Amino acid sequence: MSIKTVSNVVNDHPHVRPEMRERVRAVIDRLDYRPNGIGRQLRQGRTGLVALALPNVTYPYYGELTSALVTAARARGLTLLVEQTDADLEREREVAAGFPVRMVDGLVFVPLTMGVEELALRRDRTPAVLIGEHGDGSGLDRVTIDSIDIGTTATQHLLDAGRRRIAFLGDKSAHRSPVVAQRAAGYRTALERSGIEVDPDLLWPVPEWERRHGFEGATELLRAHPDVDAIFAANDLIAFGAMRALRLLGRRVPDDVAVLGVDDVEGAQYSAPTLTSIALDRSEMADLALGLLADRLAGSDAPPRLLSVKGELVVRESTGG
Amino acid sequence: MSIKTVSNVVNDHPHVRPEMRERVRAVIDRLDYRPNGIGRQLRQGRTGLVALALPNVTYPYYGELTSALVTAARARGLTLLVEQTDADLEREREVAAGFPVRMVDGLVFVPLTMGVEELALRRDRTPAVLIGEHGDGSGLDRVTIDSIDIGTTATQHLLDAGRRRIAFLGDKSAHRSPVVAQRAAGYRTALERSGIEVDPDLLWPVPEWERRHGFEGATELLRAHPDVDAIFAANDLIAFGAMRALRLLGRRVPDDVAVLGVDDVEGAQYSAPTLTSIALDRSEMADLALGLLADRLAGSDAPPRLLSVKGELVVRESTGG
DNA sequence: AACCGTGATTGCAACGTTGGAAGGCAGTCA
DNA sequence: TGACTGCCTTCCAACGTTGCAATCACGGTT
Repeated sequence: MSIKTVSNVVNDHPHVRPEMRERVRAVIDRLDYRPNGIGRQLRQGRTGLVALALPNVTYPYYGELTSALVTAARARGLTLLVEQTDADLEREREVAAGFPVRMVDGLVFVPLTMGVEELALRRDRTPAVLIGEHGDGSGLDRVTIDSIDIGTTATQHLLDAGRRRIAFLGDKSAHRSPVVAQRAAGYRTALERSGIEVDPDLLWPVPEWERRHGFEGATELLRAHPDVDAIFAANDLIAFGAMRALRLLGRRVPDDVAVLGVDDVEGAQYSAPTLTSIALDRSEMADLALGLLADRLAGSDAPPRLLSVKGELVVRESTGG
Repeated sequence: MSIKTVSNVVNDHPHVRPEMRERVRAVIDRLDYRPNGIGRQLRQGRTGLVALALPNVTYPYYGELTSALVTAARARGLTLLVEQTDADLEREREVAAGFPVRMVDGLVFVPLTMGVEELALRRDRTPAVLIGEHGDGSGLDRVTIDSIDIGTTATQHLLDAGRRRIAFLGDKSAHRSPVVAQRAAGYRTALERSGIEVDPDLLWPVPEWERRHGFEGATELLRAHPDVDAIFAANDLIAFGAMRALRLLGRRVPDDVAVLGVDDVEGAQYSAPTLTSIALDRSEMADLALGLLADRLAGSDAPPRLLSVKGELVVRESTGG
């Protein structure tokens, strides 16, 4: 029998006599033949691979996002390939330039340090979707988070709980990151709306959004401003670090200082005290991102689209809930 | 100029006149030409892709392992492709059979429910490495963890802290998992060595090794056995869940009940109280696994190798450290 | 001037697959 | 019996690359 007939059987081509079909199947089974993906993909011009490039899978938020993307990709017959940038500019540039492999159909990208202007200059033509807070001008499809809204919601919740000296822990002076800018902007808005003057000293910077820096940041913050009665942490990891710091400083949470995070990471339900946070629907984000990508893979050349996901406040013990 | 000359330039072939090299480069740049990975890989018979199949990236332990593998793979010029099985037997079988894509050079596999006998029957010929505790007989290279040792170390530490009613939280009756068997065996050994009778009631089962089940398991455990003065949790997630349960039950950790986990997940340093755990070096494991795989990719047909990683006790607050 | 050697360039084939067209075969109809 | 039809199978080419062999240009040698 010919090679092509085997191909026809494998691909369920209509015109194959059942008898022949059986015969081929038998031989395939006997020889343990596996159709070679590379050959197939070379012929078809697509691989079914999608690259995901994000800072680091160990951060719970990114881990959960990765997991959601793997699942969403699977549902669409795609497979995810993971690359970590560690938020390093050079690595992000490599990704934008086409790294890791020249064989993916699309890219889901979570850049942290690279600016939109630079992204716009990307010459690689594989379709890409950005996830996160990035300004206009990249020319790419995006799934974004309404971080201003997150900032106001968070701050308002703390105000409603009667707090007045609310610090924002997680300012990043180093990167001119839009995420930070937005969350901080929301924080400002909420305070001003309540007629409370924004104390710039309470916008406290941390080098990275990790537990360790939340810990150190909170320690310094409370040394400098012992009257702080609430911490709005830029993400849950910072909040966890801050809560540990408060414990060591002998401040009770939420009695003395309320703490609130963002992301609603799995662990937020099990910390002591449990952490009030703003939940972001990772599955939804993953689904939206792959939807945008799928449209591009199908050949869409519509102008770049922007989909936004809202955060939802989940009240727990750390703010007195 | 010919296609082949372009190929020569791209691949830094020695005999190309500098002038020609420049000319080609210029054109490449102007046309934004990117060598097509699929064609190249078809020619060379390898893709540089390695599949990683594990239960779920959201579990901190697996997330950290994934991260380490991504990094280790990168260091070897390989790219990792991630697939989640959710510890589902059917999904694990698909992976063993060659899913997700027929185009990876190797597989790093963390099966939870599939038995070694079945793995031995795997017909797919792509080299595979197992990570985790699995018995002999799979015929595959393995990176394993000395879980018996972990069990004794953990239990001994609790004994040294003066505890006598030590429960093992994380027994899995459902799966006849070797991990559990080994950690439980170590637990038994340590108790017997100290002349303490093993109370089978204190081997407490949980359906999955997640925070939630640690919480529920500990709640039930302490209702049934209020005299328990220490919990050896099968992993950190269970321990976190257990600590929350203890808090709600009004038991102080470590004063009333000591808690100890396994994995030394990042969050163990920030829980309240911080969690004593047994650290497993993820980077080392990743490196060993990819080393084994690399040997196979290089053509080695040596008999299956077994590399073992030891756990290291890290004492923190939850056991009175 | 014919020859040689070296380095630079090109041509050919093959990797494994599949779309499309062509070929073969049996059964049907005139 | 010959033409036609419809189903099944086979053949050819192409996807983009690179190893190998062949070709070509050119300066140096005899």
